[in-house]
Amino acid sequence: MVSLIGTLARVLKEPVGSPRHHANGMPELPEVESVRRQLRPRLVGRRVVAATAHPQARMGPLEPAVGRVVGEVARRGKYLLIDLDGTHELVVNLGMTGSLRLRGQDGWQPDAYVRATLTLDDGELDFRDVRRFGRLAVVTAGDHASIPMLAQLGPEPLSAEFDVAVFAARLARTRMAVKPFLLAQRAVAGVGNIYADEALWAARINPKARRVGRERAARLHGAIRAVLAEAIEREGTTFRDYQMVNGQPGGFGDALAVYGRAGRACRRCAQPLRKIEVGGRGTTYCPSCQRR
DNA sequence: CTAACTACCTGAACGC
DNA sequence: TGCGTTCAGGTAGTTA
Repeated sequence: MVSLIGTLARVLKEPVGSPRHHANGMPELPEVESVRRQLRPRLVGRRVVAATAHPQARMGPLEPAVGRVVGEVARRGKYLLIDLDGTHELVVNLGMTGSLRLRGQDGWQPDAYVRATLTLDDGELDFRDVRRFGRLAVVTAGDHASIPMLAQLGPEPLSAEFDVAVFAARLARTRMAVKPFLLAQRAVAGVGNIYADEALWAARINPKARRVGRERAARLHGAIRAVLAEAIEREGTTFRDYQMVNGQPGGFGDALAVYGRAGRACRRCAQPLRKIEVGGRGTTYCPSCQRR
C-alpha cells in the first residue's frame, strides 16, 4: 500500500515543476527495504550489459557484474544485495545520501552526483550519491569478507534470528552504552541514529545506560521491532526532509517521537525533549521518561 | 574489548 | 551580501 505520508513528503520537497525522485537521505533498514521493494520487480531477470563507476568514487571494480543476470534483490541490515547469476552479488551501501534510480522513471535524468551506472538490457540504473559515503562492490556470492561491517552483521531485527534471550545476554555482557551498542550493528542489524533514538524512547531506556537488565532488554527488543516495522509500513519516510523544506512541523506529528524534536514536549510525559551527544552522535531523548 | 578520535564528503542552516 | 562555522551521520581506520 502506498504511503500517503511518503508520497506527500516526496512531492512537497521538490521544487515546483521538477521531476519527482525516490525518497533519499539517511537510509537505515526501513529506507533500504523500501528501495529493495521498489527495485526488485524492475531488476529481476535483467542482464547487466555494462557497468561504470566514476573515477572519483572509491568503489570496487564493477566489471565482474557485466554479462550477468539479476536473480534476486535482497537486503541485510542497511545493505542491498543484488544477486547476479547465483555466483556473484552486487553489494550496495547507500551511506548517508546514496540512492538508486532508474533512468526515466519519475522523470529521473542523471546529474552531477551520479557516481556509477549499470547499463541493463532495458535501461540504466544510476547510483546517485551527493556526499559519496556510499559504496558499491561486486563480490563472489556470499563472500563478504571485504566488507567488514557486513561480515559481522547481527541478526535481522524482524526475523526469528533476532532472539530476545540472546539479545539480553549480549546487552548484559557489553560494557558499551546502549545506544552505541545498537549502532555497532553486531547485536542487531539495520538500526541507525534515527531509529535507535526512537526505539530507546519507546522502551524508556536512557541512551547512555550501561546496565540494561533482562526486562529492559526485552522492552528494547520489542521496541526495535515495532519501530522498524512501522517505518517500513510508511516506506521508511522520515520527516526531516519535509520539515527542512517546509519549515513547519506539518500535520504528520505521529511518526517520530524524539528524532528532530529536541525542545518539544515528550508525547508521554510532556517534559521537553533534550538533545545530547552519545558516542559522537546527536541524540534526542526524554530526560524524564528515559532515566538512568 | 572499548573509547576516543579522524577521515571521508557536500549542502543546508546559521551567525555575524 | 558574503563569508565562515556547524551540523548531518554511516563506515573505516588508527591509537591508547
